[in-house]
Amino acid sequence: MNDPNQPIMRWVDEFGLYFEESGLPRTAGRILGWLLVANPPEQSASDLTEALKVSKSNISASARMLQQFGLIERVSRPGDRKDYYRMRSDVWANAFLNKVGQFTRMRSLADRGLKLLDAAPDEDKARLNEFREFYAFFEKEVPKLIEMWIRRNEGQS
Amino acid sequence: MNDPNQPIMRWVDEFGLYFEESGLPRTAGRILGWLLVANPPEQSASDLTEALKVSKSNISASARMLQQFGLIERVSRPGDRKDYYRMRSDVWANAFLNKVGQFTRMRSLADRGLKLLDAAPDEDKARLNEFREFYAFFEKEVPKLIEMWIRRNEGQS
DNA sequence: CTGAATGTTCAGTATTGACTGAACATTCAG
DNA sequence: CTGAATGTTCAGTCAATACTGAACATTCAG
Repeated sequence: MNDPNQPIMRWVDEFGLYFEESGLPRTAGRILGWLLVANPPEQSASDLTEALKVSKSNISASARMLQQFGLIERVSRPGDRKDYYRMRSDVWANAFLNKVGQFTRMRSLADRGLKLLDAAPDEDKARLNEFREFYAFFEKEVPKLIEMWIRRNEGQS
Repeated sequence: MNDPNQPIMRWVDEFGLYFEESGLPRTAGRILGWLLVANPPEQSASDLTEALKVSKSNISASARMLQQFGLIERVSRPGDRKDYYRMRSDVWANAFLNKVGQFTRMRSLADRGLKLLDAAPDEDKARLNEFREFYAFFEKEVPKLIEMWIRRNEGQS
């Protein structure tokens, strides 16, 4: 059970590293990676501690974080005291909708900046204005992309 | 010179905070924010230390990082020992092309994972496969968006 | 009721990494 | 040559935070 899984676990670790680069704790990334390939897709907290070799407390905190980000969900089975975690079916669309929220924040940050520069000559405002336009553009277009992808995948599962 | 700039500097700080959330050091974000609104658009290292109240060494390191990310560039003026920094004209397109590189890395990480799951039944590979497809989709579509934006802005500056 | 199984909270540890200040080049003016 | 101005490198400090282990609930089986 251990040997054949080893390359998989290394892959999961790498997955964790990637997510660490984008600011999330590594354990959260590893959980996500593991839930991406684990069999069965539902894994209990103790399954996770065993597979990923991290403490219960860490699993508890990281799983809650992933839940709050809308990336995983808890499932409870009748007659089973354990809780199970699994990826949400719409994980990636969700994750990217989050990104769109960041675009919105950036765009409105730019708006506030432009207000502060109100009295300044136009050529001084040009840079900030381009910044604003850029984020506004992606704020508008990326949801369309997500929509496209969802529609493209509708008939499949 | 100090009082009227104060709200601007608070804005710059906030800009730094936003960039900190995406994993960059705060000082780098503040430099970028400042170069976005500063007058003139070219700022020397000592201008930056004075405006942002951070050490020379910090400016030196952070500016180099921003340079490597392709976000700012150095300008030297004949007869002036100082170097000046300014934003690159294609900052945002550049920053997002960077993001596309991350999509590529993710997609190829998924490819490697799929290879490891080669022997597994299809329904086990489904999650990872969807992950792969998602990133492949954005890897392909986001450059088109960037292209669109560049073309849309061509006639303006 | 007792104790095992599950899960959360919290204090303490350890690591990472951003930032400062000083020492070290380099270039140029006088 | 001397010294001021500019910039880089490096060692040390400090803060943030991910993670562990223990203590603390809660639930249920026997």
